[in-house]
Amino acid sequence: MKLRDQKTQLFAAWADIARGLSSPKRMELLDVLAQGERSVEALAGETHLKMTNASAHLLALKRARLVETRKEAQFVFYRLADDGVVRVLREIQALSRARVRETESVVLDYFESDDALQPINATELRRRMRSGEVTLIDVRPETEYRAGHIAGALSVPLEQLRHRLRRIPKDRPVVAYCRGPYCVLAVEAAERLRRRGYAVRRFADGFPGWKADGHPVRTGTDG
Amino acid sequence: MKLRDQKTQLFAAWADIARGLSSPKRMELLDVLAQGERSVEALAGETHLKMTNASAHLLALKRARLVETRKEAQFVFYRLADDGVVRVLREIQALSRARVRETESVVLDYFESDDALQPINATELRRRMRSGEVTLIDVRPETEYRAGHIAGALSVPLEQLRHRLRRIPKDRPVVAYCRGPYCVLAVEAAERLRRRGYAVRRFADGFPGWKADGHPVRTGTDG
DNA sequence: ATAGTATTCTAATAATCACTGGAACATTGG
DNA sequence: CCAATGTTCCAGTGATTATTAGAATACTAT
Repeated sequence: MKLRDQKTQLFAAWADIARGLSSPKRMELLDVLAQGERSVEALAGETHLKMTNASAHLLALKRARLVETRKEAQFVFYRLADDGVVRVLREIQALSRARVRETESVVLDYFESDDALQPINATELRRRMRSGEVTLIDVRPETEYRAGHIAGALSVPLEQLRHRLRRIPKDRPVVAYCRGPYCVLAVEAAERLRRRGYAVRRFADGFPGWKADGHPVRTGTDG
Repeated sequence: MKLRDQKTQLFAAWADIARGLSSPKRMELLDVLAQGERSVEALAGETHLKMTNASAHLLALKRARLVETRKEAQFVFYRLADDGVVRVLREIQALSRARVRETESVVLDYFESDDALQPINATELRRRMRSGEVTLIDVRPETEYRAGHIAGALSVPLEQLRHRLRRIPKDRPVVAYCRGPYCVLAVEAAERLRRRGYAVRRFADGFPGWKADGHPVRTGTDG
């Protein structure tokens, strides 16, 4: 067994991973799965795919070992196989951003207009959480919060922001997060809170990024 | 222009990058290019591809904007378009390693047998370099050293190790690096030096990893 | 058992991809 | 200008891929 053959095997293994990612639909599926496990039906719905096609793509992801499954009753629940999947996606997205910078993009402008107002990174967020200087709010739907959230975050779904203002102290800065850098929920929440006089920053990585870096997470209903 | 359409475009852009990586041959080409720019002919030679096929793969990489070109005389020199490419590859490789762990692999065992003897990471290496506690040696062929190396490293090509022992002080620990985690040169160099009584550690990321993280690099003949 | 539902499998289509050999193009050195 | 060389383009082949509809499978609930 020559060393070159061994390396050829390595290259093939790496390419298999990339091949699993090489379709826009599968990217979208993984983007959803980064929030937590989902049934095939739910995934097909959220990504506007026909069931059979969604199933085929999911099996492709499984073949590439990017996702794993769990069966419960009639349902098959898919989940990401490893936090490393999110880290790969993050690097691809960063590279894509650098590439697209030149051509300009409405989406990127939108998200960066918010980031211009002081984004916050994981390290700083964690430090400020420890010293109790900030209120961290998770503005995703409550089901996603329950499936997994940043330890110490308060669940404040965007639709219920109005009704939960009382729980958010006005004298402390607020940090809002949602699904990730390309999710609009936290941007929207930040704008609304600012209009009401809060000092708000956005944690752009969102829940998946936080988890992928091994920071503490919780599940269930309470912070 | 709906937001969903915009996100669809993002997914497509991400998938394009992954598609560029989705072939073992292209992985190999990128692995070589991480060492520095190369002509098509050189790349075809190093990867055992026919010229026309190598050219086709390189054009695919260019379409995916993973590489860029420069023309000089008859030659077209390809190079990586961005340090981000190396970062993506590194995450894919890390994910692959986690995946393969279960099945066992001769290659991985080989490299990890060396790492078991105290690998060193970039942060620690940099600190020790600053305080002058270590001798850092680059054991790649001298042409690659000249094309780019870690600032402060001494060029000690593996084939000439024997003749350059005099320049390596025996009373200080030595750190050896080469092309990256799957390159045999540093492992081999470490073994030989240990047999001669040196205290040696390996910097597994190699030159590409160091550069991708934005650490200081130099070009030319001198450390 | 039976009907219902979620998921996967099968078959068929159109599209794309990898590889090869030969032709075409561009540049250099006589 | 001519010959040589590096690179890309083109055409053809066989192999995968995405997508769809319909059939088959697996499990639940009654």
